[in-house]
Amino acid sequence: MLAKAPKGTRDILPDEVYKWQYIENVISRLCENFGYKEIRIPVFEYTELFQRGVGETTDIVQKEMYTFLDKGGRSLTLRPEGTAGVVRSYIENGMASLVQPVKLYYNITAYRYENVQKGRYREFHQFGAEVFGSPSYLVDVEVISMVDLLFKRLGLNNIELNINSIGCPKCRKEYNLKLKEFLRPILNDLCQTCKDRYERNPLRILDCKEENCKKLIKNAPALLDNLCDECKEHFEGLRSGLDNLDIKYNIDKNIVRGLDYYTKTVFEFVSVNVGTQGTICGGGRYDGLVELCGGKPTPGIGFALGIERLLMEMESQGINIPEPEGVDIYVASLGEKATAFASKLVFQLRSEGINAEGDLIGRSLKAQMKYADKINATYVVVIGDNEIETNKAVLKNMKTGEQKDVSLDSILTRLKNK
RNA sequence: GUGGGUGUAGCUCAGUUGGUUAGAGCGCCAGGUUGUGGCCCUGGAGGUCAUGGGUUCGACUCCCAUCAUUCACCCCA
Repeated sequence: MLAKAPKGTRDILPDEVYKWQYIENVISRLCENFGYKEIRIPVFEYTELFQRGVGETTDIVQKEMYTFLDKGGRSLTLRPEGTAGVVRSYIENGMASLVQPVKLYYNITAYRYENVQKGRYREFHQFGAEVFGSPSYLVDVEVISMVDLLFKRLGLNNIELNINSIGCPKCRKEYNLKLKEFLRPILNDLCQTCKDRYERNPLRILDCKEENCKKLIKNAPALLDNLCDECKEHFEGLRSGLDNLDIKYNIDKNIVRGLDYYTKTVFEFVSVNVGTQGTICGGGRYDGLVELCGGKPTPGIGFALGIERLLMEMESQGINIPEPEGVDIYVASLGEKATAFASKLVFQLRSEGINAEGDLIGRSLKAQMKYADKINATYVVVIGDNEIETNKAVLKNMKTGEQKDVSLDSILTRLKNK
């Protein structure tokens, strides 16, 4: 156990870290284009924040949180998602008095105690964005278009967008009555989980994966068909907004999302070449959340995108991520004097912003050449006692194999110009 | 929480009906004369065969348990 990463965690090794950096760069440029500012929030928060913000009835709160007491007896929880923390920060830092709307994004790790499987880890990475202060469907459109553009920029195809509306407290209340009326006669035939949900959150019964339940609820009234005028208008606005930007979508009346805070628009981006964890990105509007967390009534909307799943999808679509530049120059040296000279030259090159390396373990020239080859050096400079004496060094082009003499004095300027 | 698969070198895997010093490829290190990489050749380092029990004259091989890992269900990113 000593040299073992905890279950559900993993190292991102030097070999693959460039892929993450690449995606992070694309994301930050994207967010800049859309006018979103980065926010960095703590890894843990007071437990109540998630209980309230994510919702007591959710699986996340009921069984997946990493909760612990600190030495002061406070109950803290490793963030299982990003929205709650951002909402807390919005309220705590008085962002209501910033220019509206407030548009934020984050790149975080999140933690959920679940059984591990493909595309699902206990520590995972999310890119997310949140917008506060506008109830307009225009924000819904903007946020969705941002994810859509991200996929385009990364070269991804076959990602489907599914949207739905789950209404506001007003229409949901009426709808819940209607739904419960429909469910009452079949309640005894539903699975235990659904029975439990009947009182607490009947909406989620629609999301049940049990074959039997699915069959029984097939003709249940859909929330989408029972929206109040305001929500209906909002949804229509979203649709025309997406059409306007030429973004294709499906309406999926069954998207409910497992988090309690959503209102009106909910959406997800799903990989078509399935994979069981096909949901790459999920999000929606949460107009009541800020108030629920103790702020003034403030409309909000956001999404979270799983980086591991994104990478999986890119890999399965054979998308090539450019590898970083290697070493420009390897300085090989033989003998003490030459090594001292080489060491200084390497440092001077580095100071000029050139990627340079030299021998660090006293290897033979042959071994140094092999090493230079392995690290993909473009040039090698060979410096030995001869060179020190004659004031000349050999400069070798590793791609073509050709080499020529250069004077030791001019070597720095020559290399700078390579 | 529930169910299935898998645990042999850093990595990918062989390992005969249980039989004595456990193998290969890749990778790593060193050499193939006197100062030059890629190809090739040679050598070397590296394994408590996941762990603990059991069966047996004898277990990497069979049985049980534990742990780890992976896939799936629930749910989600």
